[in-house]
Amino acid sequence: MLQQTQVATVIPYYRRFLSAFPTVQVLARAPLERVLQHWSGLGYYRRARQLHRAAQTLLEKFDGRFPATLEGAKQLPGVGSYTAAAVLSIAYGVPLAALDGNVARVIARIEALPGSLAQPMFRKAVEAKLAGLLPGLRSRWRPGDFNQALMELGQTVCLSRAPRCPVCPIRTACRGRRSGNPEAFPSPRPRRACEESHLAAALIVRPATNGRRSGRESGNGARSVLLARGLDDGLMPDLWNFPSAFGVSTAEARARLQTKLADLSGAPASVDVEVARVRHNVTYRQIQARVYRASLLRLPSAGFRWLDLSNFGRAAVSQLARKIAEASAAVLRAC
DNA sequence: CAATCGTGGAA
DNA sequence: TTTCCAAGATT
Repeated sequence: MLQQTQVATVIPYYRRFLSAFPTVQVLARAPLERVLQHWSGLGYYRRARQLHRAAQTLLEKFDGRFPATLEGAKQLPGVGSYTAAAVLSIAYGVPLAALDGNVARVIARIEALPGSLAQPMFRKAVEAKLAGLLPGLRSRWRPGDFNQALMELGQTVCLSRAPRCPVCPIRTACRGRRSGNPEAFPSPRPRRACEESHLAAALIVRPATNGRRSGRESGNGARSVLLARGLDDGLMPDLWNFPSAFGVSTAEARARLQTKLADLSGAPASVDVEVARVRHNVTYRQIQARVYRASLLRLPSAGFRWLDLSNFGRAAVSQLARKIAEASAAVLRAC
């Protein structure tokens, strides 16, 4: 959970997750769907699938116990060099240095190393400097505490934009500070330019299943909407979303949505009036989603589900789906 | 290797 | 508001 996600954000998810899956066995045997429910909203959903598979791998190959070696740990899906070093050092006291964004910044400043973590050369240089600290790591400090101390120094003192050098315990040894411009280290990571993208989403309300209620919406507020797996273009493939399609224009997105609905149900579909707009960012995409009322001539045979608009809080859906659900609920109440 | 993945905190 | 980045891994 902590990969690329701030500790404060993770904590409530972590508590709920451990409450739902208190042991490796419970997690390994749980349906992926339930794991995703508890991950919903955290982002980087591949991590959830990987953690689930890692739990199964632990049972199958490691007797249910986290391996105590680097080679073993890295066999687990989702466990790379950082996570392996962090877990092994904290849990077992294995003297491995954990290199995350915070540590990279601290080292880059201490040594006044230019570059960014995206550059292999920079990473090598930082790893080399970190390795130089290993003697201290072995002899005097518990490796887990050493790693956490370095990460916390980055999180609380050696801040990326406004380093608090006056209160830094190692300020006298820092070349970045001596340079007078510690914020220059490391260099900002190059980022892909943002793109405005258009998304058309379908609001398909479940038709009444018995004749008595047809023609008059019952007053209990229960409104189920149709969801499909994944968003579009390979995004969030395991999560439920309103059927959606990207396009370079609003019109293209809408046309692609209609095609997608027809493919999904195997029959013609109609995309009707726009009922809401929602904005959402996913990595480099700045998504403007337009929500259209839509209907199907026939229900899909598989790959869909109904979900009541009041139940989006605990379902395996993305934040985008939650935003659309909220906007749609407001519209449907007004109908 | 370079691109990619979700969302939110904080200046 | 905008911008940067967060206890990175994978392909």
